[in-house]
This record gives sequence, C-alpha cells and structure tokens, in this order.
Amino acid sequence: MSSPVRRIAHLDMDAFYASVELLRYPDLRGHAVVIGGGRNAAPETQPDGTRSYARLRDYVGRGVVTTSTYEARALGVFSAMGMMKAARLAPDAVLLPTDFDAYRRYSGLFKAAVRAFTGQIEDRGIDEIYIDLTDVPGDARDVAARIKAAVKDATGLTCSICVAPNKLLAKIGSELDKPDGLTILTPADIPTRIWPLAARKVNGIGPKAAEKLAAIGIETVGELAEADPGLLQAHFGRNYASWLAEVANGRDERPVVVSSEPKSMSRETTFERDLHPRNDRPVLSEQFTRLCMHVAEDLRRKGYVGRTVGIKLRFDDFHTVTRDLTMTVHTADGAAIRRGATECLKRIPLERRIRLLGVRVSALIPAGEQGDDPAPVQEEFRFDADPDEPAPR
DNA sequence: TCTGGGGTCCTAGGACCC
DNA sequence: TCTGGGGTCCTAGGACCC
Repeated sequence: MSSPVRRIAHLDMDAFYASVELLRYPDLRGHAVVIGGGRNAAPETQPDGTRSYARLRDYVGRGVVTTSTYEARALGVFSAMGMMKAARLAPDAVLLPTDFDAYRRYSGLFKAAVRAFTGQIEDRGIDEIYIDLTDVPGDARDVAARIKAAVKDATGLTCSICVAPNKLLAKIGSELDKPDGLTILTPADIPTRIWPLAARKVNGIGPKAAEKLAAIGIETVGELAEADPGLLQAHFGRNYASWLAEVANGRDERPVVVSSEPKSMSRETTFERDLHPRNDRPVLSEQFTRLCMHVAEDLRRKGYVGRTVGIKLRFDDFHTVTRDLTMTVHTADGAAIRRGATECLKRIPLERRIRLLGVRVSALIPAGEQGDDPAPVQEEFRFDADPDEPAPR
C-alpha cells in the first residue's frame, strides 16, 4: 500500500508583525524596530505629518519582545526576550505596541490569497500555514513562486515558502532561505541540507530536549539520525525516542489538517507588580472576575460552551500551579465560570505574592450541541429492578 | 534585566467501572 | 487468598509552539 508522494508547503510570513507596522510607518524602514511590551502607547503623528516614536531605552515594565525587524535582530534582539534586556542591547531601537487587530486583518488577506490556489490549508497561527499542494498542478517551484507573488500582491508583504514531501521538512525548509525565501526539498536533500542543522531546528525539539540531546553528545539532526535507538529510549522514553529517530530521517506522515475545533479558551494577566494575596485582595478579586467574564465573552462570541474550568497562578518565584474542576453541565456564563474558578482557587495555598493569574475553560463543545440534562434527573423507582444491575441511563 | 499571552499535546497517577 | 485486567475520566504538571 503505497500512497503517492505528497507535496506539502510551509508558508511563513517574514517578521510578520514588524512588517505590517512598516507598511504603516514606512519611515521606519531600515531601522531597528521592536514590537511588544504590552501597555505602551502608539506613536503620535504631529499636524505637520512628522511622527515621534518611543525608544526602547524609555521602556519600563515586564513585557517581552513579540517581534523585531531584521535590523533589530542584528543587534541581538529576538522574540520572547525581556524588554529590559532588549533595551540594553538596542536602546535607540523604536518601540511599537502590538496591534493584533491589524495583524489579524493582514493574516486574513494572505490566507485568502493562498486559498485561491487550494482549500487544503492548515492554519498554524496568525503568520504561518501548511498547504497541501499534492493536487495542485504545475512545477513545485513555479507554484510556490506564484503563491508568493499572490501574497505580496494581496498584502505588500513577503513570505518564505518551502515545498517538501512532508510538513516536517517543509517547516524546516521555510527557514533556510529567509526572508523572501523559496526552497524545494526532496529526500535526496536530507543528508546535505537537514543533517547539518542543529537538532533544535526540528519543530518539536525544544530547549529542554535539545539540552538533553547535547548532554549525550548529539548536537545536529545528522548525529540524531546516527544515534543508538537504545540510548535515545533510555533518555527520552519509548514514544519520544522513536519520534526522534523518525524525524531525524526526515520521515513524517502527518496530514494537513484543514479544520479543527478549539479545545480550550483562556485569559491570563501578569500584574505590573506582584500582588499580595491578602493585602491586595480587592485588586485580585476584581482581576479574577474580569478574567472570568472575558473568557465567557470569548466563548459566546465564538459559539462554544465548556465543562472544565481551570485557573493558573504564577508566584513571585515564577513557580506556576494549576487547578481545574469539571462541572456537570457545559457553560459560557461568566458567573458560573467564576464559581468554578473560585472552587479551584480554594485548593491553592497562597503563601507568596502572585505574579500572574489566569482562567481557562476546556472540554469545549459548540453551543447548541449540549447534551447536558436540563435538570437533575430523579432516579425512577422500579419495583422490577434487579439491584445488581446498573440503573438504565 | 527576571522571563507575555494564547494555545496543543503528552504523561502519569488515582478513581471508578465492568 | 497476597490481591486480574482493561478502559475511561479527572487532575496536575510540563514541554513545546506561535
């Protein structure tokens, strides 16, 4: 049983948020620009058309870098870096707040442009997708070039695309020629183009796994491919070890998943200062309610109800704990969510200041598909019931 | 200079049931 | 008498990704 060779593309927008901002503020082109930080203000345009931008050096707070332009990256400023550290590396960089509404608009534009080629698209977030091009006629490089042109046309933005036999290779490949890249990978390219790469480049090998690999002398994908299966199993467990061996050889059969239902929705917030569980109780309580109402609003807006409510606390020492509670009925009601969340909160000892508070609802189903009993059903007395048989459901 | 927010998936133990 | 063996649900934590 052999399936035809697939043709899977991964498309990744180049420095997406930053590039969208440069469309708005073309005068920043060529400058080190950093997006992130959270509560900072947007630049003001003067009556004469000039704009004054905030500089990274003036930032105070707990935010992290969301994206940076390639000029800022050259100064060592990357995504997920603390803003205060970024400010030390690039004090003169321009700082812009994140504008998710704008990014979502451009995300919709580029995805619509790709959809003109095929509906076989898997969403991987705001700035990247997988595309199954197996049934799209034409030479791979040609199709990819046409998709890039269509994206550029629809958004004014560049992207990087790799076409490969599977998602694993396509994902790795789209990074190889960034920005504005177009990469084609075949199985024959694995030894030359994949094996020299750091193991960390594989989607699914994160910082922890990379560190553990390094500890047993494995730095590259090629070294991983040569590794003794027994050694891998001893360090990573059977499932992860066999997955590592597969990906190191470029094997991946995962399909492009065109649609999926959300599993959970959550809201969380990091406070500007760590809050004391007793002294700051009013603020905490107010924020707690706000988060519950926010999640409820998200659920209703998207048309879901959930049955499991969970909370997350991060303390001043960064230790994070979660609690959750499964209810008897599904809900999207803020007050019901808050009641569940409060039960969860009672199970956490509060002995340190609180840095982060989060509320999550999971076990989601589309609203309207509730099979929940409208009211508790009374057990019916049956004089003929066999006491050893379970009651009928 | 302490490290965001929104997700998914996996593991593992215990409860509970047949 | 040393006490099976699955399957599923619930809960907590952690790795990872964008």
